[in-house]
Amino acid sequence: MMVTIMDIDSVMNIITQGTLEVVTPEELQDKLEKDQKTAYIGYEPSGKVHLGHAITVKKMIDLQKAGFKVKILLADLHAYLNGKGSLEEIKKISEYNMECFRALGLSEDTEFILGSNFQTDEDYTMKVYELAISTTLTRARRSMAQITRDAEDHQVAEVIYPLMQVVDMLFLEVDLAVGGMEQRKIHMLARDNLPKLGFSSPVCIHTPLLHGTDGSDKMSSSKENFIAIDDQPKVIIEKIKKSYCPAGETEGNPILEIAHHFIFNERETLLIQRPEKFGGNLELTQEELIKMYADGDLHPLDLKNGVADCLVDVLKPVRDYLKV
RNA sequence: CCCGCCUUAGCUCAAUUUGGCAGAGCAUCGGACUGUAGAUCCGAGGGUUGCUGGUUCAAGUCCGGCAGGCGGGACCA
Repeated sequence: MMVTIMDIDSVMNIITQGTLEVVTPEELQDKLEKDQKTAYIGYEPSGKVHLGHAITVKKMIDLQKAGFKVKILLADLHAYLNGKGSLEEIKKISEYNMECFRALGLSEDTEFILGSNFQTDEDYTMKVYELAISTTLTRARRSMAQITRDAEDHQVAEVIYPLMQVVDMLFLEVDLAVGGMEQRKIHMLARDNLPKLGFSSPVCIHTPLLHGTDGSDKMSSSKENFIAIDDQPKVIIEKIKKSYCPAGETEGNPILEIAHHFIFNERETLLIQRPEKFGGNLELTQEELIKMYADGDLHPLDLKNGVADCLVDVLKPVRDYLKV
């Protein structure tokens, strides 16, 4: 008995770690007791899979460790509705995306599902219509505020999108939905409405958004402010060197965020090679690094050099897997 | 379906009145300055003027057609 409780605690810890919120922890705990439990995330196929995506993929890996079956929706129809191109083009890059996600370390039994394979079924469509009746326009639009590509010339597609995402959860029979914080409003819509369709609400887990290398709020494939998981070493170094990185500033600093999410999650320390005249090499824990940087004792360029070298190393398995 | 207005650089818009070499700001790229980036200066690149036909020596500008957007009207057994 004691052992079981301990286990649940450590599993809860793995799942919760690095997230901004779990809605709700109590429900998650209940889910953990199920034998078969499914976690899901959907991605619009994208020309480049970047570090922002990787944060959520790593959370899916955590969930696999915690005993969840993971389903990844390659949301080609959603991308289509969001004006990302022709369905053919989108399907093509979804193949590449699948390889990228695998390269990040998801286990073999990860299930990849192409949205268009089931999202035009009659049953599915009827559920979308049903949901359309009980959802107000303003709420549907509001849920898309951080997802839609262009704020002007709104298409009807924009409000179909969140309805479909809700029905996806029903059809994929998910216990848990994962997404970046921008997905929050759609997830809340799902939690409110799925019971009306006779399905229980999924637990929702939201991860932080990674700042763009330009310092803007969100790393995004449509802006040139991302580092792709399969970027060449010299590209990674170049992009980090060009990144926004104010001295002494630890909030919203993309370089420190990258270190946090992709270096200190799997290593105790970061080696910073520094010319003798600036004080020589350092090997720092995250805590030491942040204190030193905040105090102005670590120059941004040294930070960048250290993080760039290490990130190149961290992403090597991804490049090897993808043979790039 | 009808009427009106709009469409110019990646973005926001000038230039239309009176036809005469298509411009600015922002963004991008490069240089300077900082032991990073940013900020700030300096410089550069960037265009099928929605598409198409016509008038003219000459069309972003005038006329016709088409497409897209916005607003209104009409229809509503």
